[in-house]
Amino acid sequence: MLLSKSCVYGLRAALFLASNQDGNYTSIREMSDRLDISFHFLTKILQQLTAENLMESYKGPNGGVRLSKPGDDVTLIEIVEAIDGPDLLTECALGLPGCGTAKPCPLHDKWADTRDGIRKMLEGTTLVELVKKGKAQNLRITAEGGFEWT
Amino acid sequence: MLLSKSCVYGLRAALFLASNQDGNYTSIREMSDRLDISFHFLTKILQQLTAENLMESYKGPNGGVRLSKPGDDVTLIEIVEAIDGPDLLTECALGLPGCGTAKPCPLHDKWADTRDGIRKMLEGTTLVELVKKGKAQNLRITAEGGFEWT
DNA sequence: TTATTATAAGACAAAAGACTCTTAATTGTT
DNA sequence: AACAATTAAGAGTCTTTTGTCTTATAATAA
Repeated sequence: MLLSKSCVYGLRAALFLASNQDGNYTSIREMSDRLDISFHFLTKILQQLTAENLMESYKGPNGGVRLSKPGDDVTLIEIVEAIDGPDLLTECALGLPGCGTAKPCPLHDKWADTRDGIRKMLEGTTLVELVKKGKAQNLRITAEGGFEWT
Repeated sequence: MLLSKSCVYGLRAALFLASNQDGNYTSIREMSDRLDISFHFLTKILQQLTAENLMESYKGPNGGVRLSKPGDDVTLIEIVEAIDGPDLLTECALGLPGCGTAKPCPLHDKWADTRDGIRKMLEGTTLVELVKKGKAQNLRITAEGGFEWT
């Protein structure tokens, strides 16, 4: 897997929140039900995103989580790096520490280009952009049916 | 990590073999020493590559492993898919089964392009190409010194 | 045939990732 | 004040990956 499972779940949850942007908090229970992700596991992932200030949480009745900025200001790279770590797209393909232009491995140049391609795509894609596309074309963000765009 | 550790070790071992192409077998012990990879772990990885017919092995004195075809006919994608699985570069970014042009997720189009970029790079790069570059510019394929191109 | 040099294969252990459960802490409602 | 709803936090489990160790099996050479 290129992205960890936590990261994939985080992306799906972020899309869910971006589709519901009325300023209210969405309960993790509802998200876990609709997205078919284990409640406790999703909670941990959202705690990570909250710790990175990508989301805000609120306890008690009517509590939950929400994006801490508008969904069209959130790009996928922010979610991915918050969960899989900021080094995911800077690491050497041969696993050599300190591999870079100064001290490269034979694959460095090509790999750096490839990584940049991934990064550019993630940097250039916002949550709202995907939500709009998903709504317009009625695309899924869960394996089976349970989810409908609102 | 985008590529598993096994995969990274497999790539380094394949480069090592491609740099030594005299038709002889190279013992795994020598490779593990020079590349600074655990002998037993490297053995397992090479067994996978042998099972996929990318390498040939020979037991007994003067035994070892060698590439089963010339190193300029071996592209990186062959090593990566043999170890990390043929689906690594076809999987959905949101983890949805069956995601494809027929039943896409909102990220499918962009992700497919990104994945293809990785694939094209791996398909378009041969072992010998990297070996030549490594020799010409004296680039490393291990973390610290122990390795010299022959 | 025996000793030596190798890979093959499988059991085992440790670490990391994925997931579950329980108990706090916080907030709103009655 | 008591209760219910909800996230926070941490311990604990299961699985996969990573890594080690031991025992077979094959080949060569003497």
